[in-house]
Amino acid sequence: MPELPEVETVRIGLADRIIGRTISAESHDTEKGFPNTPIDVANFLIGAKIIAVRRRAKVLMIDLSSQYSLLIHLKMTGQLVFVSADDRFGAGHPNDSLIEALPDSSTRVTLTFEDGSLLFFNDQRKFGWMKLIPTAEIPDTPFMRKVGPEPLDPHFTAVAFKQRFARRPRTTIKAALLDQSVVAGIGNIYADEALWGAKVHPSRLVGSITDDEFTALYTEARAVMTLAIEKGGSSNRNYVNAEGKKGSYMDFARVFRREGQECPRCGAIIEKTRVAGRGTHICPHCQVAPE
DNA sequence: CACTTGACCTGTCCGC
DNA sequence: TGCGGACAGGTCAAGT
Repeated sequence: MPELPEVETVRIGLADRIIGRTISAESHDTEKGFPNTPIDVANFLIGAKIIAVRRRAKVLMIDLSSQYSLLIHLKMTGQLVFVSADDRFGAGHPNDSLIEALPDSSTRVTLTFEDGSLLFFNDQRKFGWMKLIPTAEIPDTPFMRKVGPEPLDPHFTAVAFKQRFARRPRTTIKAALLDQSVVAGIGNIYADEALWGAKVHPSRLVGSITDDEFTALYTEARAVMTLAIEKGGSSNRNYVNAEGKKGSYMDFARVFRREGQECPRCGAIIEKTRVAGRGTHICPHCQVAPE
């Protein structure tokens, strides 16, 4: 999925476009149903106004005037794409191929607003979900109870970062970085990028990481995700923002999906391996493998 | 408990 | 150009 920077980019774009709009209709793919929605859509979704768009970890929260919120996880291939009334009826961006083509075979949910604008939830692999729950109950959900701190929170320190890893003492540092209960929002791209930046091999065990290395990982993880948000996220294949546009962070990636190319720091050839069950990119010279 | 693996789906790419 | 297998931004439920 989209990782923290991609979800944050979607959040920013959606906030600009849908806050203040009122939902007038909803439709969804009938085969699997409105994904995971446990309660009555008619009473708490239709007629409700959007009052805020928030993010926690990789989960988006769209708060409604009905005191309910839509919680959305994009998982690997989810998209939330807004199409304005002008886009639909010809006065907007007639050459935007993605928007022109919507809805398409991956569209699972469509929300219609009172002015005729639309919000599409597309998800090719169908791993993503959307739930409608009372806003006040969000903090009590199992996910929110267990998820780790936001890494870009200005109050989140290097010391706190290191301490979070005490819960995963005997696993690899890559697996721990991907564990959302340790620190929120890091996924496969930014784990590899941060490990390269900190010169830490992904197969190193958490217990072997020094204080200086934890400090470097903290700094690198924050820097790489901050840069990615500035660049509108990473687009390998499916990810797009709320306008249906791709992000450009991949142009700035140092190791992710750059196997066979030179390490920008030392010139060694970047390798792709498998760690924690995930494709993993390293510089074999900068990142020393454990024995 | 901590940790690893497979499953969830569909599409694409790569080697034969 | 066809076909099988591996793989893809994430998380769970199982298993050890």
